[in-house]
Amino acid sequence: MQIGEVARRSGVSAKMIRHYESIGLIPPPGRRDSNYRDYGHHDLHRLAFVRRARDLGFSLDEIADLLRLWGDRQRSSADVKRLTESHIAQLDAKIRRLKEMRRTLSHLAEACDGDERPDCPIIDELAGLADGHA
Amino acid sequence: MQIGEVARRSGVSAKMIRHYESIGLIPPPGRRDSNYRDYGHHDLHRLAFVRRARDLGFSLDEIADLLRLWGDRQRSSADVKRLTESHIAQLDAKIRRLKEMRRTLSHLAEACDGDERPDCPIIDELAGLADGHA
DNA sequence: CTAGACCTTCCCATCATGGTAAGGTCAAGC
DNA sequence: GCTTGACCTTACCATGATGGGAAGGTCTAG
Repeated sequence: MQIGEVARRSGVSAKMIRHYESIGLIPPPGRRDSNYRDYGHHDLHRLAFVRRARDLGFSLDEIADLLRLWGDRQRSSADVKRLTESHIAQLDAKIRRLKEMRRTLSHLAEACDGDERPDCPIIDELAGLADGHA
Repeated sequence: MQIGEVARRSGVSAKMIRHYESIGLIPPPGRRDSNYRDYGHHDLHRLAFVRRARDLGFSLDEIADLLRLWGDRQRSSADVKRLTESHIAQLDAKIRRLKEMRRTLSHLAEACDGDERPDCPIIDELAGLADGHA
């Protein structure tokens, strides 16, 4: 299989497949006489795995760990679960930060008339003129 | 004021202040004979503004807009509100994506025994062996 | 034999931030 | 006056994940 077909079937762009190879996330495939990369079903499967992990927000470092665990028949599901829960904790932290921003912003936006006059509590807050929306 | 003091007082690192100057987000300050940047209160104020906007998750492009609006006595609060609500919408989209990941992951993690055995629905899902957790 | 669809490597860009190196400036203390 | 140390300067490189594009090689169908 050429890289284009694997890309289409795995959902990982050819660009990224080459990149993943260059950083050692996936092994270099064989080459044809033309020097074109030649992939098999196993490679396709691995790339689809990577794709799904990316979709769940795992970093490439975490995905490297997941790939090792996937191929390790001696793995304990505890290891996988630990990695996953650590990732969930990171997501939670990120969600919390974003929600806090959102909360502040929506309060400010509510207090803003949104008309043609310049007066605006949003600008005031950013300018450090916060009045505690009292 | 030297850059170090402005950095301390605005909460924006000296590194970032120079960077913001280089991309035109803030105007180049005057220079002393020593070629050191020389800031005034207005600069400090502006940088604190930038800092607060960053803390609320605005991108530097959006902050450039906010700075223009801040300095524009002809602004309408509607413009500020529009910008803010667009940013809130971006935050919401991001939060939604993260929550969806979190939801999937926590279901998988719940279904994972987390013991010394290798069997693991998390790995199965990533490997494309999803069984709809039935 | 050519068109065009595919592949190759290489470099650059994004976004916001940090690190480090090599060097200039300045104030305080001896 | 000289040293020390804190500060400043510019310049380059790195992050993380991805994309764009150039310049060129390969293959297949007409």
